Amino acid sequence: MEQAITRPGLGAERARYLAQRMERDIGLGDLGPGAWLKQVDLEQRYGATRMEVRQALDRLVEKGLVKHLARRGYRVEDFDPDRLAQIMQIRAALEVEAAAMVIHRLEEATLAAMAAQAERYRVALDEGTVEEHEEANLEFHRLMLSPCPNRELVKLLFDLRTRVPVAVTRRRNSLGVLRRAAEHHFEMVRLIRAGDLPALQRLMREHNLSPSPEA
Amino acid sequence: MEQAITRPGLGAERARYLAQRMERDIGLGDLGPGAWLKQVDLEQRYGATRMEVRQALDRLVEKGLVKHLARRGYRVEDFDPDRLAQIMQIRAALEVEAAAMVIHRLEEATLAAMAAQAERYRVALDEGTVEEHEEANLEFHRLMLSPCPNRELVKLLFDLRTRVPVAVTRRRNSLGVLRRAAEHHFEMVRLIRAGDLPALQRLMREHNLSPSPEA
DNA sequence: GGCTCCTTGATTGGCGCCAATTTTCCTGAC
DNA sequence: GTCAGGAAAATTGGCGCCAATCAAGGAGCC
Repeated sequence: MEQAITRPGLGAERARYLAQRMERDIGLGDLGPGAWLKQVDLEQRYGATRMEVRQALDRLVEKGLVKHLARRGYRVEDFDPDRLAQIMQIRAALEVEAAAMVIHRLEEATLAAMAAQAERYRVALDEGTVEEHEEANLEFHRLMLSPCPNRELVKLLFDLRTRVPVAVTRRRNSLGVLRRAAEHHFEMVRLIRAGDLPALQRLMREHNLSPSPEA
Repeated sequence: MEQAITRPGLGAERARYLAQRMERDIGLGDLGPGAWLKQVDLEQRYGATRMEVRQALDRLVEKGLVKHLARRGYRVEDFDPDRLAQIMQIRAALEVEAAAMVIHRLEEATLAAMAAQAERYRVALDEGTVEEHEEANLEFHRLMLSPCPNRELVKLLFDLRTRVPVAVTRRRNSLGVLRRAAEHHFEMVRLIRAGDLPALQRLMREHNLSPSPEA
């Protein structure tokens, strides 16, 4: 089994954390679409109690990652391309909104850190694991949104992110498309430095809506 | 106690439904900010089991309507104006996005129904109860979004709606502001008929961001 | 009178057991 | 060989009980 949960706290908090780990495992393809999530298996795999597993599953159902069939169990939903495209459209709209709020709030130190993550992302495309690659991407966007005063928006954006499994993205996009997404990151930094909001917003939209729903 | 839940189905579904009812009661002010939500009380009030109550509370915590204090209980969050403003900004951005998708998909019959609800809303402002008033508003927007192909976006918009208690809105806004919001509804119908997307989008944004976060 | 400590009562939170239901597998007939 | 029927195992889902903890109230002390 994976590393057991050793976090302190109440069951509810631990269930939240467990749900995050399951999201990640589903996203990375460890738990593929159609897979049955048997409660006993999950207990063992994550070292959690029955109740925590149930709460986590319930949360995943809420997010649409998992489907619940009465007295049959929980099954990983297959990833409907239409639905994923819809989520990407939402993300695009919100990233455009966020862009206007951060473009004049980002400091040079943060921009430099963003550029570093952009580089890490680009390199990881060829050499790194999917996890590292994804983490660089996540960190880039976390940095970019860090000065956004609308924390609800930021929270929602990261929540939406977990609803689009990376495995799917990766499967559907050629390496070339991913490379282009990598270049977008550098372009974002450049446009923020230039203070060109309209161009940045166009780029954010394209970055999300282009064949690559990633990043 | 209120009408007990008589719905069929598993506990999980019933808990979802219970959470909706509690959202509504919180939104309408029946359960004000700071109120302690004792599990036994809720059991009796809604005729639900302990487990259903717990699941529902957990969901409300997730939505930020309720705060959980370890071994103390659940308490209705006070409505931070900043946070509400942030949610309204998200709604505004998404409504603008949705406007582009529905403006050429709305049929005359639906527009007529929208106008009827707009009228009902305006009348209810003076004569109706808060519930009726709110229902007309909800129905207007439901009709407007009905031809939107991005169902995820629609679902999210209605979800965001429940996070802004009507009671707060009503308290913070003068009747004049609400009347202006009512006129917005008629203006929306007019702009959709005219096919004027830019103006519609400006209006949607204003409708959400103006002193009245309502509607 | 006011402060502290302790007992009492109330509430939350979790664990374990068991009923209901589904799936699997075995048996037997055609 | 295949299909139907039925027993057995596995799985979910819910309910009740109880420990842990917290708030309230009262007794005793300063």
